[in-house]
Amino acid sequence: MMCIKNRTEGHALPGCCRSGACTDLNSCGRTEIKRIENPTQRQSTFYKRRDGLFKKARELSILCDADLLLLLFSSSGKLYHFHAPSVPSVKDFIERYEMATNTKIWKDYHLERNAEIEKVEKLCELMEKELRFMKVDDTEHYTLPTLDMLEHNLEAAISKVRSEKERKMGGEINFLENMVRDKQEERFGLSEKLAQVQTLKNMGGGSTSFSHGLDLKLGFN
Amino acid sequence: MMCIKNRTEGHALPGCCRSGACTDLNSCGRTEIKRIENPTQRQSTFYKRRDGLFKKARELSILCDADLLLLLFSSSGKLYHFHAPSVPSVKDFIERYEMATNTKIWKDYHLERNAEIEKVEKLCELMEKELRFMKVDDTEHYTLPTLDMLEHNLEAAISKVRSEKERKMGGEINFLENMVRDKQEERFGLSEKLAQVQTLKNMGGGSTSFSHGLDLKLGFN
DNA sequence: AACTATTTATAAGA
DNA sequence: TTCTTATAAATAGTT
Repeated sequence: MMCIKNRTEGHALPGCCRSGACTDLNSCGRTEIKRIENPTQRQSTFYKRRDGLFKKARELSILCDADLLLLLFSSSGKLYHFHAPSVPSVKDFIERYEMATNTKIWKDYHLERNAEIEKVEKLCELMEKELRFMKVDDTEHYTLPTLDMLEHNLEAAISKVRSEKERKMGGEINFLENMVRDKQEERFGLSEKLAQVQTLKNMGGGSTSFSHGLDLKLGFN
Repeated sequence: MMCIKNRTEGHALPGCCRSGACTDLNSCGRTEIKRIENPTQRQSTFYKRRDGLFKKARELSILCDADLLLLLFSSSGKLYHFHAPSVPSVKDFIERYEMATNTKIWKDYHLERNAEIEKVEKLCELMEKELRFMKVDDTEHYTLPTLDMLEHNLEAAISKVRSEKERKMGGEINFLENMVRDKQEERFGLSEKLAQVQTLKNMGGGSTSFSHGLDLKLGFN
């Protein structure tokens, strides 16, 4: 019942803030306009003022025949909205807003997208044509000089492919040759080792089963 | 100073409308909420209530840490708008609204466009790859089987081109042959006519200058 | 949610 | 328009 606690303390002479002498909202006994830190109080105030605001909005739109849209997110992220009875939908309203401001918020974006699509489609078309050309499309009607050019291009391509094939095959042959050489070297090295082992064994007079097992394992001979 | 004229006449007992017994806004000394017909008064009320509404909106957004957008068209079509200090722009706000409502007002459209672009780009890419393949790109690394296929395709294309060339050249030869035959026929016909004329002349005993002129004009012989 | 003291908004008049 | 002021309306603090 005592309504002073959450209002700024101070003089409360009626009319003091209407004289123009008092522009500081933090004095004059008014509610200070800054974020309410207490969550409970904030929530309570939110509901009350939200209702008040929506009511005011509705009254304004009816009294003055104005179209109005009010979108509101609470601090917890919940959405509330209001639009004048004359407004058919939020979407239409926003589009009217766009039209009025000429800001082209989404229109611009759409134009950009369209331009992009057109560009890509053009490129596509060009490539398609080139591809048809390369593939010697039956439905396409070529002139003799065009056919000559086509033939020339294809011949160039074929010779490229053939040389690439040769290069590749040559590479593979090399690779195989190298492999063979490596194996031979490996074998040579192992034979030498074997010889050494044999020599050592002969000197010590042990069994020959070891060297035999090695040969089998490596698959030589 | 007397403030009763534009307010609904009636009892004005303080607290009467708060008791819940009085729900009719058209009584209780309140301003009746219906369109103000007097344009001057409507305009005046519009300014006052607009300012009041914007003030309330601002206060709500600050006190309760709420994001808020207010768009307003006067009856004459003039636009006014307000958004909370925390709202970066009308566009961002609307996008947030869209997100929150899941109404997909523009998003849907954007998604459609994106899908369209993606589709075209994919097609483009495919064709580009095929084209690169057909052109035997040096930067591309083909495997031997691929090269074989390429070679095969190119050979097929080349044979197509060659047969088309032959068809075209054959056609031209035919055309020329036909032309020659036509000319010969034409000449044959004219020769016959000439013979007839000669015969007639010989029978009538006239001059030969006519037939001679004809021969020269047609360029025969 | 409801109450009420108080502040704030505003209709009419200037 | 803008200012003033009487009065209506909104709402902060409380229950």
